[in-house]
Order: sequence, then structure tokens, then C-alpha cells
Amino acid sequence: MNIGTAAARSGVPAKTIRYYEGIGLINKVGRTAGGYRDYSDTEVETLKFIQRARSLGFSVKDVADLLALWQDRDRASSEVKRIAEGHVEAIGRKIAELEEIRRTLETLIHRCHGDDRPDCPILEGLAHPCCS
Amino acid sequence: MNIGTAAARSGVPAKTIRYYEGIGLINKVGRTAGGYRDYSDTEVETLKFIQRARSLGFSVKDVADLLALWQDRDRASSEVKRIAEGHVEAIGRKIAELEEIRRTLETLIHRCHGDDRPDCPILEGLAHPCCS
DNA sequence: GCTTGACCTTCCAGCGACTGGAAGGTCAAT
DNA sequence: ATTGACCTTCCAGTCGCTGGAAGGTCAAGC
Repeated sequence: MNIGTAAARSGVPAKTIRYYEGIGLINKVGRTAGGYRDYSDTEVETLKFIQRARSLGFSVKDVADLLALWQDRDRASSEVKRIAEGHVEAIGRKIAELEEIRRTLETLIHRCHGDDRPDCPILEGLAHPCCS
Repeated sequence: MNIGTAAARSGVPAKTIRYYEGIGLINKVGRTAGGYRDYSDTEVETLKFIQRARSLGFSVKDVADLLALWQDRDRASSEVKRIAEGHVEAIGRKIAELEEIRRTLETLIHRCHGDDRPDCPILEGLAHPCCS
């Protein structure tokens, strides 16, 4: 199977597959006589795994660790759980941060009449947050 | 005032101030006889503005627009409001995305006993999301 | 057999927003 | 005169791709 087909089946763009190979996230794959990369269904499954893990926001480093655990029949599930829990915590912190920002911005926006006049509480809030 | 002092007063690291100058976000500033950048209180205020806008998650491009509006006495506040509202919407989308991810991960984590056994619903969920 | 066009290859560069480090100049205090 | 903190420029690296150039391969159609 050519890289384009593997890309279509896995949801990982061809360019990204080559990139993953380059950084060592996936193994080098066999080549055809013409030098084309040749993928099997197994490799497409690996790519799908990567695609899903990335879409859940795991870093490439985390994905590498998860992949290694996935391919290790004797792994302890506690290790996987640890990685996932760490990630959920990071997501929670990010959400809290964004909500805080949203609250601040909404307060400022609410105060801004948003017409043609130059007076603008949003800019004033950015300039002097003491008064916001 | 040296760049280090301006950095301490504004909360923007010296390296970042130079970077902002390099990309044209802030104007080039006067130099002392020895070639050191020399900052005034006005410039520190600008840096503080930038620092706050960045900490509210505005992109450097947005900050450039906001700065221009801030320094334009005749600006319409509607333009500022538009930028801020666009940003709040983007933040809302991001929060929703992260919450969705968190829900998925929490479901997977909840099912994982997380002990020494190799059986792991998290990895299975990544490999075959149909069953999750 | 030849051409066309879709696909593949490698390699280099750029995104955003910094950040680290090297090599060297300046300044104030001792 | 020396020390050490600060400043200067410039280049490289971070993360995770993505775009593009220049060229090779392959299958289909004439």
C-alpha cells in the first residue's frame, strides 16, 4: 500500500507520516522496487492509534510512550493510566486558565458600548488592570 | 532605563522585548552612548499593555492591532470590541474541545483498573474507539 | 512506444512565539 | 585594574507539522 492510501485510511497526512518516520515515532517501512514506501494493515492500525492519541491532545512524546506500552504485551496498565491522568490534569489546568481569561474578557466586553466613540473600557482594562 | 529594568517593570523578559522590536511589534528605542537600549516610562507602559494582552491569550498579531487602536485617539471602540469578541469565541471553542477530550479520557481512565496487569482499556480505546 | 498526470521521493524553509547560548562590548564598584 | 553584572548581536532550537521545489515512478490511454 502506498503512503497516500495509508494516509487516507489512517487519517494521518502523508507528509506527517514521513515526518513521524523521520523523528522515529514509527519504524521505517519497507520499500517497493521503485523506492516507494509500502505499508501493511498493521502499520495503518499503528497510524490510526497515533491519530487518535494526538487528537486527544497527547504530545508526540506521550504518544511514543503509549505506543511502546501498546506494543508491549507485558506492560502494566498503571503506567498507561499515569500518563493519561497526567494529561487530564494538564487539560484541567488549561481549561481553568481559559475560563479565567474568558471571564475577564467578558467583563471588559460587557462594559464596552462598541460604537464609533473612541472611549473603550477594553483598552483601558488592558492598560490599567487595577480598575477592571 | 536599561532593558533589564524595563523587563522587570513590565513583566516582559528582556529577550522577548528584543524579539518584539525585531518583529516590529514595538518601535525601535533610543540608545545610550554605549549602544544600550534606553527605555522611558511610556515604553514600559506599552510593554505592560502587551504583557496583559498576551496573558489574556491574544496573538501577537491581535496585540499589534490592539496597540495601534490604543494609540489612536480617534479609533472606534467597536473595532476593539470585535477583536475581543472574536477572541472570546475562539477561547470558547477551545474550552469546548478540551472538555470533550477530558470527558473521553475520563471515561477511559475510569475503566482502567491501573494495576500491574497488562489489560488496559485506555490503550484499547485508543486502538479501537468504536468500543469506547 | 510515448505521453500524460497522478503519485511518490528527498530536502529545505517557514509557521508562532519565544528561549537558550555563544562571543564579545559596557559599566559601576572595588 | 579587575571583577562581575549587565548589555549587544546572531544563530539555533523548541513543537508539530506544512508548503514547496526538483526530480523519479507508475498505470492508463492513444
